[in-house]
Amino acid sequence: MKSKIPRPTVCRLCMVSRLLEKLHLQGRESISSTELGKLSDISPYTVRKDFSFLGDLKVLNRCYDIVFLNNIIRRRLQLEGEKLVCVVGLGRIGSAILNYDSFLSHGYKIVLGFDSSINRVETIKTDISVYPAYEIEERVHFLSIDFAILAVPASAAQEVAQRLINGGVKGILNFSQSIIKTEVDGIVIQNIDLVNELDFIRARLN
Amino acid sequence: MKSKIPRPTVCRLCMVSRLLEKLHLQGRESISSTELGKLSDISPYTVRKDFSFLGDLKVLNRCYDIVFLNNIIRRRLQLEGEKLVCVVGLGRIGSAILNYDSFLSHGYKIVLGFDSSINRVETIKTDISVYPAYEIEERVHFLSIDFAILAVPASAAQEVAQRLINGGVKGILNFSQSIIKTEVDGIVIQNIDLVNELDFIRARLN
DNA sequence: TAGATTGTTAATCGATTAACAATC
DNA sequence: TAGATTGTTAATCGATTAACAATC
Repeated sequence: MKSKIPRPTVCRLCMVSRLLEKLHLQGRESISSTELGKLSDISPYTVRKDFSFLGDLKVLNRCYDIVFLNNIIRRRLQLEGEKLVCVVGLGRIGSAILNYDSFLSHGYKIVLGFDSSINRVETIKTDISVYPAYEIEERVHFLSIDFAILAVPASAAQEVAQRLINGGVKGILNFSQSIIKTEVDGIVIQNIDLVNELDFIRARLN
Repeated sequence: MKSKIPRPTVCRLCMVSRLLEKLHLQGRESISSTELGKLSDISPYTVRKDFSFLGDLKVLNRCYDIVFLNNIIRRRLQLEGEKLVCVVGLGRIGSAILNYDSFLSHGYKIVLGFDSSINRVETIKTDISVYPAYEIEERVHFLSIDFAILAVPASAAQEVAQRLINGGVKGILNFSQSIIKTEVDGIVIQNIDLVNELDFIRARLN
């Protein structure tokens, strides 16, 4: 049985994986822990310590083999294969995300959109199938949707999240201005609050 | 001289401040560290420890006075007063953010938008002033813009960031798919990569 | 007063950094 | 070989948790 990876390490490995992908596209074949650290603002010690959770790593030119390393990271974090995603709340932010191109090439296929306004559902211009919000549970369940991205008003967030979870969603990326929570185990929720992000930047300037 | 607040504490205090605001709007007047902890997924020990950086706190009904506490947090983190913000990259995500309503009532006034496409600048429908990207340095400097939100293609991100910093911007919230960095002290950059956020949710499910 | 909560100090826990032998 | 880098163990550092006296 492989040891559990600490959360900060999981976070960094995700970032590093994204970075390795870009380096690969640039034609790079290998990289050292020191250079990887510089590019991602992680100390080389931490880079190597994080990699120690991955088992044996192939070495190329005395450095890490970029393709091999990225494959190992993605296998270990179970980031392989395509996941299905829906977007709830098709206001400005929601519809921008609904049409966000980069998800598809990175393992996330957006297949459904929902909005509480029938009028919005009928008039929105998009290639994705959109439905009224009262159909969330049924449709999410029917298509076995894995993740949801939430961009609804704060007042609706918690209730919508519950219905998504009822429908079988396992992870929620929440852009609504209200922290959502769940008692249920095995559900991961990530809250992103734009005002809060600016506040945090501002506070760190001190 | 007040002691420096650790970064995790700054992050939590920002979140707590947002929460206190909502509780205030709901008419609540006081709250205990235990309840606050439950609402924000922070242990009551940590809540109280965090508050110990704030100096003496007024107590109401044996609990924290919500309005007073929030004021103290915002004063201590220097979150008072309005800051000026620009948005660079007016694609779907960028223009959604350009018109995001909630910033204004929370101390952030979006006053400028930029895009590298003159055509986009001329055709976009918005009440905010928008200009071609080559005017960034001049206009950001002229209006003393404090923060920028970046939603440009990955390939342009680093260069645009540099020009924003040259123009005098102190903080950047970066939604482009490329980590941006700066050697300059006194600049805070927060990178948010949507694919990375979904990857992180997915990896935590294991 | 009795019960509850704060504010702070001490103990624990976990993550990062440093060091270095092994490897290429 | 000599130089550089990995992989891992030990040392350090910092954050969270626990405990409890002081306060209301």
